[in-house]
Amino acid sequence: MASTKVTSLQVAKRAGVSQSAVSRVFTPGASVSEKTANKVRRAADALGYRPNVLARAVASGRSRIIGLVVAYLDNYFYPEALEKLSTALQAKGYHVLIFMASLTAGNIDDVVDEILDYQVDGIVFASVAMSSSIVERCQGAGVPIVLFNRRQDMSGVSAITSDNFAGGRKVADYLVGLGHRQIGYIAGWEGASTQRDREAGFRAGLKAHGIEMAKRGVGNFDTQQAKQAARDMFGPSDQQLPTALFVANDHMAIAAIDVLRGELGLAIPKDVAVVGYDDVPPASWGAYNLTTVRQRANLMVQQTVETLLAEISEPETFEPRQIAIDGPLVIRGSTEDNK
Amino acid sequence: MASTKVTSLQVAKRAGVSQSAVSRVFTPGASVSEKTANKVRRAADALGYRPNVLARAVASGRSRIIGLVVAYLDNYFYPEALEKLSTALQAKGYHVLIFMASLTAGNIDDVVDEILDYQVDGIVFASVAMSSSIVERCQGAGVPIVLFNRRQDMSGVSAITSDNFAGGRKVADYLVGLGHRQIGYIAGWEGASTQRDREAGFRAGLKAHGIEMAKRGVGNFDTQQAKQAARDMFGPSDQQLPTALFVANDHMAIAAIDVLRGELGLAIPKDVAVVGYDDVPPASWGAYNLTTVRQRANLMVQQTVETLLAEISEPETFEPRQIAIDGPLVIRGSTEDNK
DNA sequence: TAAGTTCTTGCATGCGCTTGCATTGCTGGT
DNA sequence: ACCAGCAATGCAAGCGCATGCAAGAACTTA
Repeated sequence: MASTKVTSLQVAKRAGVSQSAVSRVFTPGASVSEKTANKVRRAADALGYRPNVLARAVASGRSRIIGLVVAYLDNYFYPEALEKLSTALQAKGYHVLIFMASLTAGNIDDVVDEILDYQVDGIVFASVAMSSSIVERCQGAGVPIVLFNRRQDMSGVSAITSDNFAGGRKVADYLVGLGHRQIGYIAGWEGASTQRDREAGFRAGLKAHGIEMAKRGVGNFDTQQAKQAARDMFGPSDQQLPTALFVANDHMAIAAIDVLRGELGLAIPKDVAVVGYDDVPPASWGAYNLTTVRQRANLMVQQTVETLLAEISEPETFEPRQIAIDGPLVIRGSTEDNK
Repeated sequence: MASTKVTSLQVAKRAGVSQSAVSRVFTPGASVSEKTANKVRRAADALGYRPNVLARAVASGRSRIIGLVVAYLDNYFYPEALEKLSTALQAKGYHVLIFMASLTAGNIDDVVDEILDYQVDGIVFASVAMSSSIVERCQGAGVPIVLFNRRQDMSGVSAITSDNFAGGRKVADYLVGLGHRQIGYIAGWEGASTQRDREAGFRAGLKAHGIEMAKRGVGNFDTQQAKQAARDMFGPSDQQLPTALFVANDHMAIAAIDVLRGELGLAIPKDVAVVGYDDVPPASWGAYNLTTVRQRANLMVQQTVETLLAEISEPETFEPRQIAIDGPLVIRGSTEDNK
């Protein structure tokens, strides 16, 4: 069938119509009669014609490409989100151009330039520290952006997160409710709003019960650092050890559990109760069985897509949205023996 | 600076040169004098000009976009590969447009159409069952393709995999060497060459030692099915239970371990030794500590990129490559107590 | 049936860039 | 001092499609 590059002009000739007629047949909402539409479609099928998306993009100014900037995929919340996001956008006729900010780290600004070069219709920043210069650049280019799983105290930027403050608070309430009084916390990277909000909510929750955080370590969302933090917190000490530990995400919580159980010989939950955040798939694996706060990836993605497309279609009337989606505390065996 | 849409023409005017001169300055290898190049660059910086990649693509016929089709990301080998692939291509000036084939499953053909609409310069199929019609379509469109982690007995298609046959064989040698004689196997999806090759290698290895596979279950690379297969194989039975189990990938092996330990109360490796395939990050987590055959993602990605770019730059002289990369057996605690 | 509407359709232009070709200006060899 | 040879530039024609505009077709209404 299709040899190479069938153009709308060839289809037009075969169908005996003008090139613009062909264009209109493939443009939803354009004015064409059923009759010519059929002629055109027949000719198009015969030739194996499909519109050239890029040519269409330069002519119309809309590319139907969404840029996605993501820093890393080793927190398994992100592959999940990426998969859902891509699928959701595909269903709306958009596609995802992916940009890893990991190795280019630091100069995310360069990445943004590269994205804008592709005339994307919008950008999703996942797990990326934003700067106001980035926001300005995108706004200057008229490209809508939305932050995914990050919040920024910045006017005019939409952000979709889970309700991290509420989540942190739930963890505090729950652990205190179980009777724990000595509770440790392993923090994520301070630059991330997820870390800050989770900790703030957690502290607020403890405070409401008249309790202070017993110990605090920093894991920066990194496996190795989280392990070290766990060692420091639960290693040999003359102080009383915490009886419960809240870790800023599952990724680190799992690493911490490995240290507590594997290196320090502590029993979970008997000696230490552990709670994470995200509810990534491994959290429910039998060997970890981690109590955690669920991030509702489906909802978050749905809101992200909705927000982005709203701003794309009505840039004038659009009001930036800051949405925090509540997620349940999922109780598993890392905090309670379910015998 | 940049208000909206600075074009090469504006830059040309400001620099006092023709528009084509501007184009050439931003085209590596084009003929421009240092003098005008400087003038142009100055003007471009002042205006905040950046070439429109899409316009360039339609004019030149090369988009510098690579399509990536991936079926699922819940086997954690794929996020890792995706991250590396995207980074590697970024370094070469290409970018990745991602297409999830999961939900559109079955009609991958439609996905291919969508990809081709974007005038991609090449396509990577990861974990996707190919059909000859897909191959034909891409070849008809002159778009190079390479299969990642899948092999296809099909002429003219490049494929990068790990040496799954050799890997399967290594597992057999190893387990037999440990003294196991009753060995079970949980298979992946039969449509995947990875499954077939791993099993074939494994069987060949057993045979060389005069042993037959004791039991066989099917997990189809799916967690739930793998669990069921493990239950069926190791549940109450009047037959002798296998003392070792090889599972076609880590994803399923972990699920199997959860069943063996959590549901059936078997000790690993004492009662059953378990081996997986892939060496995904969770395989090395303390609670699983899974012996497995490593897939060398870095090498595989590197070869994939090299192959693809070679075919893009020299379509005439290019010879399809079928590369199988050897990977080591990584021995961990799921097969030997390291006391 | 004639005037007034609404739909269709083709024409022509333009989106922003690349690139073949022809022109110009230079360099160097003799 | 003269001409071959080449690098640098501009010109103009596209790449494949979208779209405003005006002309024509079809349909309404009285």
